[in-house]
Amino acid sequence: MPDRKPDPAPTGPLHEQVFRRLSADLMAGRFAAGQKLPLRALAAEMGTSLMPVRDALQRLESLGALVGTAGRTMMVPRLSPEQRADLLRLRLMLETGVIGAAAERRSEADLADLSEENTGMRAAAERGDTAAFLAANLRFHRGLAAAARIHFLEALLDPLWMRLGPVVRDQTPDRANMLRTAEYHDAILRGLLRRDGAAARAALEADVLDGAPALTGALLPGASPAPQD
Amino acid sequence: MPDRKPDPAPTGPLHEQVFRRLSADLMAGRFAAGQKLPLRALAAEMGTSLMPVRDALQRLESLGALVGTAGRTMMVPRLSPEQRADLLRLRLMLETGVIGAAAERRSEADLADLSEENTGMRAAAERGDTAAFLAANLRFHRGLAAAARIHFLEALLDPLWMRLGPVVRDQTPDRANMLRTAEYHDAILRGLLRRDGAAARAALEADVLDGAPALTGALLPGASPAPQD
DNA sequence: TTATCGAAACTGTTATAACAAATCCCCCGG
DNA sequence: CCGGGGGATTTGTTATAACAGTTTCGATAA
Repeated sequence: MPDRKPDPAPTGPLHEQVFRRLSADLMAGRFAAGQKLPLRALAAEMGTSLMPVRDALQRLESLGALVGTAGRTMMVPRLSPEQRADLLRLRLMLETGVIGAAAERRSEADLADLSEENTGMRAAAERGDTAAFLAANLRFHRGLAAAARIHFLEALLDPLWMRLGPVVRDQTPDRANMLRTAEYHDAILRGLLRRDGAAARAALEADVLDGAPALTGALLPGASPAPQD
Repeated sequence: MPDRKPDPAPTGPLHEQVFRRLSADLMAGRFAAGQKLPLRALAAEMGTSLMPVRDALQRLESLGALVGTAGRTMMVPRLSPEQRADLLRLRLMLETGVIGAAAERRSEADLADLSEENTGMRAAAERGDTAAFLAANLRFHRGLAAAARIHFLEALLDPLWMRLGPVVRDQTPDRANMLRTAEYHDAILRGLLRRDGAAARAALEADVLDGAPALTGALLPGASPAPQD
């Protein structure tokens, strides 16, 4: 496997390095809901002073990825079933809303990257590696959004993923689920290849809604949030 | 006019007070695109040290409402026509995506508030007060989103408004535009009243798209971003 | 007059330290 | 054995000061 990203190369101010690291941890589900993140502990762990981690935590709070407790200590939020359902609904809305643009604008490189990502995901699924599966799934969907080439889209979706991470964490999809996800992704890719936005959208919707019950506790009333009443 | 919000009551940490103030200034279009916001100037203006304003500016940056210049000074971003179009597209997508929920869940109080807001907006339009018009328009649309009762929705829309503020600022709608907006809003309200999501959505789309050319420079290809191809 | 070099003023960044508030835990009384 | 009270500890917040980078402006030379 070629080195696509050798290493993000810890560049820029410390608070941004901390921010990137914590963001990635959040999205990857390395933090549990309800977990508290004390300033001094993190600072010590990273070998910096309080200020950079304080900056990073505050930014994450304003993104909604963390919440402040009564004592102002940052905590990764516990989401109610309704909140989890709304989270998924918004993600579905955004992703289905832009996949038409992705179908039009996707480059060959986009297709190749997404395809490779999905074969990796399927491999993880077959080997039962849920952690790798979830990480690959995240990358696939973020790549999908990137292919749409819409400014500010990542800025909307990433915070949703950060909130989703802890939710996905304590949920173990079985092999059948994971393989089904890979199938959906294949269907999405076929749609993108043929520049058939509608087909890709249908597959995407099926993909998101398939995993929804497990995440929300079988909530999510209407399938599509608002295509036409 | 009854005192709905006597005063947000400067509560909480300083950095949050600063954040709220700057956010409001951004959304209201009190800052111009390209304007730089030096730490020490703002700190002196508000009578605090650097740290609280630094925190606030950093949070705004991570929301995308500000961008850091080469010298790390924060600046309100200059948006390209494409960026402005995408901004509007995303706003339209989100607002139309949730207005169905608003039509279902809106309370009587929601209707009353929105209606009052719109009469105020129309009054501002007739008297040619564009600042008041824009402020009322903002409150109307934010109220619309609030009526949908979808968690995290404000967290997605507010950053868009913050980026839109400076764009709207240096654009002076004529009286006809403003009055037309009030008409669209009336149509939206009629839709909400009858719990007719489709009608409300159509009026909302017309509302947003009507103002789009002036904001983007006549961009915005397809009307609805992705209902059905 | 214009271009260039250099210094001074300004920028955000980070660490340290003092502070206030909330929390935790142990001890005492029931 | 259980419930409260109170002090010690831990929490985030903010200011100050030292730092490094950039920008800017003036003087000098072509």
